[in-house]
Amino acid sequence: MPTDATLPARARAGDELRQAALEQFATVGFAATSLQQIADHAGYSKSSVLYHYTSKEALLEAAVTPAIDQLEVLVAEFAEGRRSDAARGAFIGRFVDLLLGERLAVHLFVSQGHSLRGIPAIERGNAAIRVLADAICTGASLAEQMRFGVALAGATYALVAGATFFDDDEMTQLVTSYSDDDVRVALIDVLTELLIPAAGR
Amino acid sequence: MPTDATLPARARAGDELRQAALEQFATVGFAATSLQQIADHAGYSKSSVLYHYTSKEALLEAAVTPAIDQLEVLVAEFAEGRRSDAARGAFIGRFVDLLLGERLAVHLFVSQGHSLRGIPAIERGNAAIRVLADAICTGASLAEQMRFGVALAGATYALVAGATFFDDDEMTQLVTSYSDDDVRVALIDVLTELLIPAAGR
DNA sequence: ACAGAGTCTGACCGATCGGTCAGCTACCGT
DNA sequence: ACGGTAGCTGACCGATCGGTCAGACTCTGT
Repeated sequence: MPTDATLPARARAGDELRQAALEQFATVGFAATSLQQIADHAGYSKSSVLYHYTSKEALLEAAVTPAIDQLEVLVAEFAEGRRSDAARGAFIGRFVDLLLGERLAVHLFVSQGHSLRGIPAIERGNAAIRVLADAICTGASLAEQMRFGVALAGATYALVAGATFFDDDEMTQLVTSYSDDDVRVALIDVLTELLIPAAGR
Repeated sequence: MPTDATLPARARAGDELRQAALEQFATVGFAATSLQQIADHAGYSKSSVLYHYTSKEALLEAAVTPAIDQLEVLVAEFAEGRRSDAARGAFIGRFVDLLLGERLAVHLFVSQGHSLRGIPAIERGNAAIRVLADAICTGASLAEQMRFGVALAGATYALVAGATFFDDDEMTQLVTSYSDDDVRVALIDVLTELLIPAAGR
């Protein structure tokens, strides 16, 4: 009985396992997540996990690669383009979209990026962050750097920590009473205010 | 040969182990850190770690308790006091001091607080954060909530992630070219601007 | 009807984990 | 001079980890 309409079994199992792994890695942590837990959450056996992915690390790579790819192109475009207000505005919008669209992967990367060195996809993400920081810091005062750091880190972690602290708790109704679109607009407003001083709304 | 002037051996070993554990837990992660690693970094054996602390969890608890205690009193004072501009300003200053004085513990708590549920000290910290969020969110618009979330999370993570990404890298000279005092005032400026709109500097 | 590939699993492996325990050493009060 | 205790350690334990492997089941092409 196919869950989806005659979806190729191979791809379906791979996706289910990747999604389960992403959730566990992001919420429990890579080191603290066992292949058995991932298998249980996805409804397979541990052996099946290792049939579809050659190792635990390979599974992590598959889980975060899409988000890292997006981050890379986003940062590359921002770094090469001039830091005009328009470019910054476009960057902010796409950055927020990335955050909202890849919450789990972002959380995973942000909070465990340091301890997961050696995994190629994570290394690519770290490199992208360094490029971004470099583009920001060159020729900027400490105050400007701080604004950018607080803005990007704040946006990232406000979403991620919000999910972390409140999603499984009794306060869910507060967070979920707003749609992603509402959050998106509010977030973009705050970031714009922080990063484009001229654009006072 | 006493490293310090006739310091009681008990307290000294306990401190060294606690410090080594805090560093490892914060940078590598609690689950990914073994008692053997902690022992190696502190220059003791694994058995000694378990002689001074009854379990790995007890060691974590000892490592984060001071920071959590500070956070608790800080949040309690802010929550009961009125949210006047002056109260906010005082809170910002003390919050930044806590961040700078307990970087490792803050990093540990922030990035692993969710996966470490059940440890009493972590639970106390999570409760404090919820109280803080509650004090902020009641009667505030989504935009205001977002400002506060971005500000606090941003300040926290800008420091923590800065250390995470750049401390062991080649960019250290950039971060460390500023003193903690410089960072402190820059951070307070940004937070003040975000949280006390009237106080335009 | 049958051969083969694709998917999945239980049994099993060595390594490492957190934690226990008996014993070693050095120092202290008497 | 000596018994006791505090600090510390190596040897060891059961559990669990990531990973291997041989085989069972299903489905397809011929």
